[in-house]
Amino acid sequence: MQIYDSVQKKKLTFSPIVPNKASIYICGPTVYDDAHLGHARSSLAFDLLSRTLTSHGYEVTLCKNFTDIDDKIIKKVEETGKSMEEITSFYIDRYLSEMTALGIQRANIEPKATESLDAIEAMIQKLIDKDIAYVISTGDVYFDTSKDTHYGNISHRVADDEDSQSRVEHTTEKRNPKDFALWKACKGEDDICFDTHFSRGRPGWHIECSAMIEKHFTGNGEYSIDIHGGGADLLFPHHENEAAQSRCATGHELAKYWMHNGFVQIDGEKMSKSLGNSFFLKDALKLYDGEILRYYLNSIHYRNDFNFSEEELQLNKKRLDKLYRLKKRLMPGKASLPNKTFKKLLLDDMADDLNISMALAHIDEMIATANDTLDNNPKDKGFKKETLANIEFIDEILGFGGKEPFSYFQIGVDDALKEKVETLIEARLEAKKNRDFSRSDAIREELTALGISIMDTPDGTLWEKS
RNA sequence: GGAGCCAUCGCCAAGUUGGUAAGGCCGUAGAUUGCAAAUCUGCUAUUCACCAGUUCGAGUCUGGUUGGCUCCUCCA
Repeated sequence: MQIYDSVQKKKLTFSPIVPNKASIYICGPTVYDDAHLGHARSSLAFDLLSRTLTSHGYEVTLCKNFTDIDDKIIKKVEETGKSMEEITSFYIDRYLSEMTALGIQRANIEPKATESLDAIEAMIQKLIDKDIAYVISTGDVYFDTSKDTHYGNISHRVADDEDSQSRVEHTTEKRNPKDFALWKACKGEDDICFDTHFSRGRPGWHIECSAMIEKHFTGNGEYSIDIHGGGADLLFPHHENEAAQSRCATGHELAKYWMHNGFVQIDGEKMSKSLGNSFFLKDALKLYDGEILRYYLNSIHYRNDFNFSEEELQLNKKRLDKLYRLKKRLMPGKASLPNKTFKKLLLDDMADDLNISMALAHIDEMIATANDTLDNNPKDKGFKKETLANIEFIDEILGFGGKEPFSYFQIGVDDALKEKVETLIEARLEAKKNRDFSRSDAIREELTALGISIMDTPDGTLWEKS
């Protein structure tokens, strides 16, 4: 298994801390608003990683956090008058249900910042005790970046005089311009804050992840976890700071491998809330089935930027349709075992830093070969069972193709339409039987107008929503 | 201004350690079909933004040019 490490900037052979086990930590969302396609892509990328490792026989422990203490959340509390808990639990629930719609498997551990305050406080205290962190007069706690000789190793950022951590929040008490806040003391009476030995306040963003990792993973004395993942925008400062905190607090490195996914772009620009060009998942899921979105968003390599377009999505649906048309031909039936060669191809493709394009190409070839075999020998039961097993394996490792094929082609069709379609098809069959082709063609046109396409097979007429 | 990523057929997109360009869509010819649709088969980049270099050999390495994107502020 080869994965690309974004710190060393090359593919490395995955060699976990504990043989046959993989520990992964993914930076999850800050829950103050709806998730957009960018969040989906990141989740999808690491879902693919987790599934791939599992398929290769690793026992995967996936941890994905929720940042539920944050300035933006507090702002939302002030704006809406709702409680912080109300807001965060609403967005967490929505996030989880949207991710489920995309076929993303739940993480084994889903910690929240509010539930990790003990670990956060302990880590900050440790850093203060070592004089790596310091408390200023306001009660804010800062990390002294000059104490960490490896600071900059993650993002390869060279030291400069500019205050890269905070252009807005200047304080003269910082020892170095690059120092960043571990803890922000509360300022007003109504602030949302928590008591600690050093001050009453709330955690900075970076420390949350470091503390949660230390809380949930033991590591091996050299690293805490195998893989740390997240969006490419988190490389600096978030992951740089996480790495520094953990290194200084624990004496060992945070993660053995770092993986970062590319962005979703709209018209060539990064999709982000601050740019206001977000395509929210809740809206996308109203328009398209989750499985198609999954297929499309995962169709290009996770490290590349992804330019979203509805036309491309439709083209990808066509490609997925082919898999389901083949599946229709295999029904009803029971899966046996997947073809060994095919299974190995997919495993090898994905073992190469998740080369999904190669895997999809191999799937297309499998589909064509299978259709050809079935054209020549429609009754080959053993082959049908094996092919069905191939599709089950695709679903296992890539997370699509698992639906019942007839219902796949009827997504969005209500019972009334379904009944109408079936009546029309029967009438058309009757007309065909009487060789009344002008009538049967007229019925076909009527169906087309309803958005239904039909196909005659030896076993009868099948229909799909086009 | 500093750091980095990317540039492959009309469109999307792969290309292990340099060895002679996957796959999908579209198009096209055919098989099949009452006609379609679906399915299958054939064809569809002597060429990888541009220029120079290293090499027996480069899309793949080096240097430069142009264009696009990202990070340096919250961000998946």
